[in-house]
Amino acid sequence: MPPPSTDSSDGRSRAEQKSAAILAAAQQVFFANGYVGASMDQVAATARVSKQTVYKHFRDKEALFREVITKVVSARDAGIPAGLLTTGDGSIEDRLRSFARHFLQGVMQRDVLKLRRLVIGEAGRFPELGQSFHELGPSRAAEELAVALREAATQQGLSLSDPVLAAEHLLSLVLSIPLNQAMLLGDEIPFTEAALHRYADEGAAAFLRAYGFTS
Amino acid sequence: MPPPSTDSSDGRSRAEQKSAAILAAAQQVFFANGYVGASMDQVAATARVSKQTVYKHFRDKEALFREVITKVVSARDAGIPAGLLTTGDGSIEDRLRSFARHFLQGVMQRDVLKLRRLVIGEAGRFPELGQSFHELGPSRAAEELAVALREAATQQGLSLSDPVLAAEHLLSLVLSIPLNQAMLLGDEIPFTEAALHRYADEGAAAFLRAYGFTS
DNA sequence: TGGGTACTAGACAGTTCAGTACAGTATAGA
DNA sequence: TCTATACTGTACTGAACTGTCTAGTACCCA
Repeated sequence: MPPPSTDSSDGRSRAEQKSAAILAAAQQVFFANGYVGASMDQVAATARVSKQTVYKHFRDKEALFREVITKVVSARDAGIPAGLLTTGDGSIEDRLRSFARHFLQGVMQRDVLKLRRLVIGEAGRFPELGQSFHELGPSRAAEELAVALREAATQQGLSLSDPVLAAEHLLSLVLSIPLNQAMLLGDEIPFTEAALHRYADEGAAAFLRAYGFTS
Repeated sequence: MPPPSTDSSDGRSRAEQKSAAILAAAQQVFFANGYVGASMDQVAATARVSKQTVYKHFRDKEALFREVITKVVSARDAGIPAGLLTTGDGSIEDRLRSFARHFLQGVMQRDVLKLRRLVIGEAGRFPELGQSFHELGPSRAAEELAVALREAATQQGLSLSDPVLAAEHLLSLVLSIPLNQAMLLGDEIPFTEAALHRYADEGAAAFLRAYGFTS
């Protein structure tokens, strides 16, 4: 019988603690050096664990990389509520602007940017990771946002012929300028909070004009 | 005296021919395998040249990579004429739509996508390459387009408070949906020409509505 | 206290690769 | 024809890295 040892001091078995430590270390090392640039010795050292233990928990480097990425990708929760634009205080402009600011800030997190760059760079070697990223990130966000947009349109007596496209247009207007810059210009984020707010506000405003929303 | 040997059969010296062959081979190999995945032996073999010759022409792998990328980046010519939207046949809608289609098709070229992914993936190791790419690509396109937009706005009796931002919004609306998908989902371009045209047309139309252009 | 398991530390084999060395061949100009 | 130079082909060095192996230690449960 293996010792599941349901808890030691913090409610996780020793194996779970090691596993988590390795994953955290691997995330750090992969994010900093890329897939090929990272070494398993480095991961083990960072996790303060022997190399043998790393291989006990993860079959090989590829498996470890896949687990790191899918874990981080799944942990990100877009979570756009359907009633986002139709409930709460303020005009629809206000609500949309506040959503845009919040969402942009989420996407421009340093770690999220690193993840995105890593996934893009390894899209050749690990195509299925790019696909998960897209499905759980941009694609899902657009779909959830589309629901909220249709609701808001109905409330205003408008109808959107293609709510998903509208949602993608909104996300494009808000995100794509700073995001593309960040992809190409490395991590030393040259964005002040004020600059990000401006992108969010201007993007949201342009969207409202394009899709005929007025309060 | 080194033999410059101004021409042999095609007007280029032997050295120039070798150099060009190596650069072309390196581009192919780097694009296919990434920076770390590419080997100098592979480059030499592809160029049908001895490894020694590669090192005669380029100090090391980094230098070769830099030359390949800057060469390809500089060769791309956005070239957006200032009178783009104000001269020629058709309404401004037509001209903008046709520009959008043309530009999108240019950016979605297989090689351009590969270059972009490569530069993004190596942005950590070669930050100055990302910077060049951005300056000569997106940034320059937005600035040139801004001039054309301001002219078109004036012609219509409008005024744009921030023409560069308007240009970036236009480019975002047209490009960012398929471009982001392509970045994440690998090269097996899942885009028909019709699909690209639709993104271009819908993006251009949304832009016209947002910025109050009407013919 | 005893037995089984996870873990540590380090050595190790096997491979890959950047960059160099070298001996010999082709080429172009005088 | 002679000479300087570029080029070829191959072997080599040194370093890094993945994944395995081994011998011994720490931990957990009965």
